[in-house]
Amino acid sequence: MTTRRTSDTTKTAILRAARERFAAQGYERTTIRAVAADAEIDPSMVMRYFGSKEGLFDAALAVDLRMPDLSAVPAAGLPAALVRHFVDRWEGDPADDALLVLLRSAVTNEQAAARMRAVFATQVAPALAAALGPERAERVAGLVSAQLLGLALARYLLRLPGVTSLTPEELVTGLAPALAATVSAP
Amino acid sequence: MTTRRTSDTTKTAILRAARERFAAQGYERTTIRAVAADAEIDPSMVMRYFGSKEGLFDAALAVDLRMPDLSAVPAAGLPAALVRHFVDRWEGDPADDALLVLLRSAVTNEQAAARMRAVFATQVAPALAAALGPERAERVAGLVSAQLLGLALARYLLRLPGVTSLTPEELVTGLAPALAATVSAP
DNA sequence: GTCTATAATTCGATAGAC
DNA sequence: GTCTATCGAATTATAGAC
Repeated sequence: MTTRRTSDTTKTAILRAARERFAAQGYERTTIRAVAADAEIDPSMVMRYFGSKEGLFDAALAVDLRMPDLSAVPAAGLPAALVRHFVDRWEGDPADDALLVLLRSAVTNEQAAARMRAVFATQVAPALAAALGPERAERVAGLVSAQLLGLALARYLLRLPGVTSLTPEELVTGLAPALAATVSAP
Repeated sequence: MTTRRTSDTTKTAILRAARERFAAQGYERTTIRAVAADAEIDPSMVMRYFGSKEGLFDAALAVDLRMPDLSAVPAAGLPAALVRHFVDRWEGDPADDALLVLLRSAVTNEQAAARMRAVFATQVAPALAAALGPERAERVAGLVSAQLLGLALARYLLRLPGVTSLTPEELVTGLAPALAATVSAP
């Protein structure tokens, strides 16, 4: 073991710095030079490990929503549990920029938008199906997702005063009835 | 009157082309050269009329939501009227890219995010206040805005299948109860 | 594994002729 | 009002030394 960093350490450091930059500045304004400077390595190392700026971006888009097992939640508590999970997920670990990277990029970048659709198809939809049954989940998954995305957009990206001024608990009590109305719609 | 275009015609053509480019590609990928080519003028004309790329962008961000007079709508019909208006606004005139420019840019650009907050403060909030009274409007404006933004995000930007598959009428009937639950929350 | 040097583009902005 | 010509800066990506 030398003092020289291992391949894995360097790669992780690059990815961490890249997420931070992509989250704060978006794809275009993020430069490989800046990422390398943050990670305290040479710009050419980024190319070596990720092939191209696009390859680095693709790696930074990997997101795990860590959806809980909603089949254990009583139907009446599902809306509140959903809102609570997403608020926790967004505000839990400030150093985890993956969510921010994905949402921010998905709006201007088709590559990222496709990833976002995949995340909802493979993580959100199955979790809802476990709680609501497949046919009802399929019917409401879109509108439920839209509402959760709207919350994230308004609070964490646009910072609308009427949304940032609420506490996490107020978000849950304010938005759970709306989700409930969507879930139990005819 | 010569065949030479008037100042106003040229300026309008530039702005129209700029909106199209900004909507489709975002701020950084849009080049003054491309906008000028679309408008069939010389790139230097863009600088002449708008000073800089940022000046052009600022002009392209001007948006009128054309909010209807909601004081005439009975309280029970407010949620449906809101959803219907926004869906109409988004799907009404496909050549009007202003909404798309604003929303898409606001996610990665602080200048645009500030404009978005201003639009909600000066157009959405007053319309809600006319229908709900000032104190209730102030309490729910944030979450109502978040839900309407979530719809636009999921359907027109991310194109989540579960949302794009719905007809405008299904959007109204599916989302109005959710808005109603938020408006009448304790 | 890490770095230097540089190639090859591309863009915003300016100066100035007509 | 419109266009030509160009400057200066910044970027991704590559080639190759150590």
